[in-house]
Parts: sequence; C-alpha cells; structure tokens
Amino acid sequence: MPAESEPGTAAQQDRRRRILDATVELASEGGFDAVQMRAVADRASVALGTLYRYFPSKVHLLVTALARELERANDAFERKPLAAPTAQDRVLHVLNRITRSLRKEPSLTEALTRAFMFADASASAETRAVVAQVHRMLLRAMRDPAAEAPSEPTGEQRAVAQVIGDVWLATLVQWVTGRATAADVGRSLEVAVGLLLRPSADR
Amino acid sequence: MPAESEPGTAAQQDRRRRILDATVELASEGGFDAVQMRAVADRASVALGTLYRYFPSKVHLLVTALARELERANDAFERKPLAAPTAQDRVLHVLNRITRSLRKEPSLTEALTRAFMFADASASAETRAVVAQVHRMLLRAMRDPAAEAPSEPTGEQRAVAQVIGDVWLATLVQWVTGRATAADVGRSLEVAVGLLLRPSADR
DNA sequence: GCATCGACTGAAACGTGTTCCTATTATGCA
DNA sequence: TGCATAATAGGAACACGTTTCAGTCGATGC
Repeated sequence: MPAESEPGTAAQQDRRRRILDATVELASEGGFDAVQMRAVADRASVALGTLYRYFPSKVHLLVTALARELERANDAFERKPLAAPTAQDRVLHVLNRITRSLRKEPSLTEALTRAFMFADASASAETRAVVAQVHRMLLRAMRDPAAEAPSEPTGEQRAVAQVIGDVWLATLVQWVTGRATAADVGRSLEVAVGLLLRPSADR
Repeated sequence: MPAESEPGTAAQQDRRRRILDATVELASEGGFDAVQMRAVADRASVALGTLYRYFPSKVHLLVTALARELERANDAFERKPLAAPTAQDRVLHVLNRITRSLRKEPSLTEALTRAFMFADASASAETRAVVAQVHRMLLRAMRDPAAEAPSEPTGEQRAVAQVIGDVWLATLVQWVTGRATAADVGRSLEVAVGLLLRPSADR
C-alpha cells in the first residue's frame, strides 16, 4: 500500500510540479510582476483555467511556492548537524545561510516575500505552512544537538522563535522594499538574536 | 512670512485632504479591495487623472494615509504624559492603546497594513515615513519621562524599538491575514516586550 | 482686458488577474 | 468495449489599476 500523501494521479502531480517550477522560474527572472498567470500557464504547458483549478489566485500560487522552497531548505538543513556550541550561534548560522541564498536570488525573494505579505485571509492555510517551516527551522537550531532525546521545545523557546521569525520577515520586507540592504538584514537579525538569546543560558 | 511646510495652493491642499479622507472612509467601509481608485476620485470630487497626479499609485495613496493616521495618533499621545514607572509598562501601554483602536476599525487596519506590506521600492519614501512615526512613538515611551532633558536615545534603545516595531508589524499581518486574533496580537507584543525590556534596568 | 501656462476634467484605452463557457480529452465503471 | 463523469484546453469576457489625451478652467504677467 503506497503511503503517498500527495493526492491526485501522477499526471496531476506532474502538472502541479510544472506549475510551481514555472512560477519559481518566472519569479527568479523578473520578480513578482513577471509572475503573470498567463505566462505561468504557458510555461507549465497548462491552460489558464487549469492553473486556476490548481491554485485559486496568484497569491496562493506564490505562497505555495514559498512553502515548497522552505521545505526543501529545511530538508537540506536537517541532513547536516549544527555544531555551534550555543543556541545563539546556531540560530545565527542558519539565518546567515538563508540570507546568503536569498541575496543570490533577489527577484525570487522579492516575489515570494511580497506575495506572503500581501496574502489575505483566504490564503491562511498556505501562509500557515510557511510559518510552520520557519518555526521548524528556528526551533531545530535552538535545540541543543548534544542532547540525546530531541525534547519538546519549551514555551519560551517557542516565543523566542516566534519573535525571531517576526523580525526575520519584517527585515526581509525592508530589504525587498529598498529600505534596507542585505547587509542590514544580517545586522538586524544579529541584534535581535543577541537581545533574545543571551549566550549565558542556553535556552 | 508663512512658515507653512505644506506645498501648493489652498485649493490643492484641500484636494489632497479630500483624497486622503475619501481613502480612509472607503478603507473603513470595505478594506483594501473597496479602496478603488475610481471610487476614491469620485468621493473626493476629483478626476481620476488628478488623483494619479497627487498619488502615483494605490499603494502610495494608502501608505500616505497610514502615515497621516499615525502622525495624528502620535500628536494625540504627546499631549498626555506617560505615568507608568518602567519602560516596559509605558511601551505596553502605548501598544495596547493602538491595538485597541485598530481592533475598532478592522477594515481600515486591513487596508493600511496590506498596502504597507505590499509596497515596493518606489514607495520607500512613504514607507519610511510610517516607520519613522512608529519609532517616534516607541522611543518616546521608552524614554524616562521623569528625566529633565529629553536625552537622545541610546543605540540599544533604537535597536529595541526597531525589533518591537518589526514584531508589531509582523503580528499585525498575522491578524489581518486571519492567522491570529486581535487578542493574540496583544499577547505576542507583551511577550516580545517582556523579552526585550526586562524591568530590572530601565533601559 | 488679454494672452499664456499649468492644473483639472472627462473619458477612452490598455494590461493583467480572474471568471466563465464550450469543445475535447482522459478516467473509471458496468 | 462502450459509457458516464470529471478534468483540461482554448479563448472570450469582465474588473480594476494605470496611462493617455483633448478640451476647459483659473491664475499670473503684460
């Protein structure tokens, strides 16, 4: 019995993958404005109506693509151990890695970030998936990798992860909107992490 | 000699005010989607082309309206002293007041917040004005009102104000997008302020 | 008073997100 | 295999943000 969680036939899964791939390609090339629904449909070899059957709006489409990208990044992260001794160092390491890859793809970052920020309540399922991936990433970095059993995060850890995630998104918006440079993003995150994760207690 | 900083003739200033008033009215009634450029022009008794002469896009228009609302709120705040003994209490007091008024106008909040978050680099002057108002509000609350000379904020104070502002915007987005309730917004802010402004030192 | 110049009006037109409709194709079932 | 149903293709149509333009109005200088 196949334990696949993916719904639909193989052809449908392939259409969905093609659509998301086309979305990321167009976003990488020209940012939010270049992700035009007709262009996505064309590049994915799918009719416009079919695109709307799979994703009910441009925002749903882009936020879903963001969730998929974060999921991939998380899976890649989890294959490597985090060696740094303190939670602060580990969190900063992870954040710096992500920031570096965002800097390499500014148009893609702009497209995905603006879609996430513009999403309304109808896309809350998709935005929640994105937030869940961010928390997964941060909580893993905060957890002590030396501990044997991966314990449940404490309430304070969750709160700190939430705040760091908020700061991350806010600074990302500042970068995308031209109010801060990529270097500023890194600095802001370091400041926030420094304020929130004092190295004294490895909380 | 008039030291007016407002540019343009009286008629132009009046048109500009009518446009922003119409924007806030429509936003209060139906949120972001109800702020349609033709509707704004009609209600402000102005031609569509004139509206675009004053504000080059819907986002510019809404973010400018947000800056004006925040400016008004700040002016009102500054007429009352902040009596609470600690910076933490004063900041939470101010944030709670704002949150309460946002809760009373959910459609307006949705419209202004989404516009701010969706703004691209071409509106960075307008978004910067909004950020400046938020920082002004937070730094005033963090400052010790008992001190005689209103001293310049320290670097750490600025950093903390920045982080709190980031968290505020991020939680606002969560509320607007239906991922959190208004009560959650208050709680998140309390947690963040608690983490960032320990009552021990009145920093 | 009159000419000039910039701002405003009213309306048409365009681009892109979104919806809708019909013909065609794929899929599962008797 | 043949049929019923759903999914897809192709494309027209609509809504709203945005642009453009010809004509009108009002202030300013002569």
